Amino acid sequence: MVSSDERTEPVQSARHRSPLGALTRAEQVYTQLRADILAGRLLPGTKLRSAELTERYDCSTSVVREGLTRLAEQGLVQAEPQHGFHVTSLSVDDLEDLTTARCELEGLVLRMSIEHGDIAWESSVVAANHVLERTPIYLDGDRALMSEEWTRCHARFHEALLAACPNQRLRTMALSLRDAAELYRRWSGPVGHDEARDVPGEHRDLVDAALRGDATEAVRLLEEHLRRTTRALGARDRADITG
Amino acid sequence: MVSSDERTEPVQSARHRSPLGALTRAEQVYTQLRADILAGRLLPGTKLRSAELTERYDCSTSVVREGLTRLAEQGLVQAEPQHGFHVTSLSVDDLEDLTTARCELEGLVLRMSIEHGDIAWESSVVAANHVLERTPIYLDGDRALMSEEWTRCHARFHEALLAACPNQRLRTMALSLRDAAELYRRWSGPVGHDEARDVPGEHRDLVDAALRGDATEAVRLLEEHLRRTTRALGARDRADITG
DNA sequence: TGTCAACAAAATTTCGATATTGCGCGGAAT
DNA sequence: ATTCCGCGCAATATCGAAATTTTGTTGACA
Repeated sequence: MVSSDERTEPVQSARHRSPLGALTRAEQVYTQLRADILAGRLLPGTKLRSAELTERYDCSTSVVREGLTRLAEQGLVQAEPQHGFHVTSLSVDDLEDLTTARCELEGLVLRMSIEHGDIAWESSVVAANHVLERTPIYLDGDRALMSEEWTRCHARFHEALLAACPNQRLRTMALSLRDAAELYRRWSGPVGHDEARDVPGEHRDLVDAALRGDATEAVRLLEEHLRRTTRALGARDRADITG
Repeated sequence: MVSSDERTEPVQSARHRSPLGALTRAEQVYTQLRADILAGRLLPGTKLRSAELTERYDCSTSVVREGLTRLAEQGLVQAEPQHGFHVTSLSVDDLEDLTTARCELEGLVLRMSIEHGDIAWESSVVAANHVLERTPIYLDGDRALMSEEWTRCHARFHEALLAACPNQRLRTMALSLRDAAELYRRWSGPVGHDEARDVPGEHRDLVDAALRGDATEAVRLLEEHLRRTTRALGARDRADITG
């Protein structure tokens, strides 16, 4: 049997000096919770009972509640006073709203990024794309499951594209929309797969336009890229996808 | 999705809540805290000690912490692990970032609003502007202090302009940027007043363009409107305005 | 059969206390 | 005089339980 003090063990001994050494328990749990939702380990629509989460993350209700509160503010979970929390559920309507918002905002940020990007930015974009191209999309041959690794690289690639936008706030908002979309992408991948699609090719064209400095074309390509993923899922006619 | 809809009014009554008007203590305190910051009763840069706030709002540390956590997620306060919270401080650089972001995003939302607005929307815009014009800007004659009433009406007017944008997320984000800017406007008003400015006139032109359906012109006017307020404050060369 | 009230069980919200951590002061060693 | 170490105070983070509120069930009554 393990001692009750193993709580501190998973991370590292809480030596002093805060910035790098000891993360607050609240932050650990928040991060884990967020990751679990984004990775699909907590399904959309799931009720998030504090008692269960308390057990799952081995901490008290307070820190669980803090994490949930933060995620609720971001929109990843929904909070109803006196009724607790649940993972935000997916709907086709919301997906369309989200896609439009991303096309507009992410397009804008991409444009600014291209206009302000320097050589270092260009090289980081090329690098990110290179890594992405060399990472297999599916875990096994028969495209049953997208690999975590590819998901991460894909996110990093798009973040690299936006990184040169000088406006902190716009960039942050665009990224938060990407996170919201991540939930949908996770469920759209295995479900409505578009056979005719050449994702790496889309990325390559995007990179080309960006490096060429052709912001307008790059934005057009990005929008197309985003809308394709939406269509793959939106084809289904159920209003509620999960939960 | 994003839960900052309390913006509409201090108390949103859910239709079916058992104990009449029983808002959660956490929400009351959150709302109050938010209002106190936005109204300038808690100055930018102020340290927010949980012990003091516990006394101020007559509740336990938990609910104070929850409110602070939510506000931190919004960016109105900043949270440093192990070091507590403080009201986000103002800086010229940030103001410029914020203004740019608003011009782009709020401009976009306004354009969508104009393109989708129906008669009911038009009338609500006219109505909001009418109320605004009839509300005195300054509390007393010598423009020492902006009236709370005018501030509220001003916010309502701009919200009315954006209300017809069909995209929930973009609208919400635009409004959250307005809130962030509210902090600056509160301090810029008395400080750097632009004598040559005709604010009601600017609003009227904006309404005219909007009702005419001339989105491009309306967006141009809005940007000018936003940038003027920024200039009034940005003229000062101090990097840190408060705190 | 359907409605309603009371009661019991479960979940959420709130509290107050304890455990940790950060910070400054003072003293000792170099 | 300066640096370093340790003690103690103040503030934060975390806990666990009590207080409220919702939810589900049973049984009486029309």
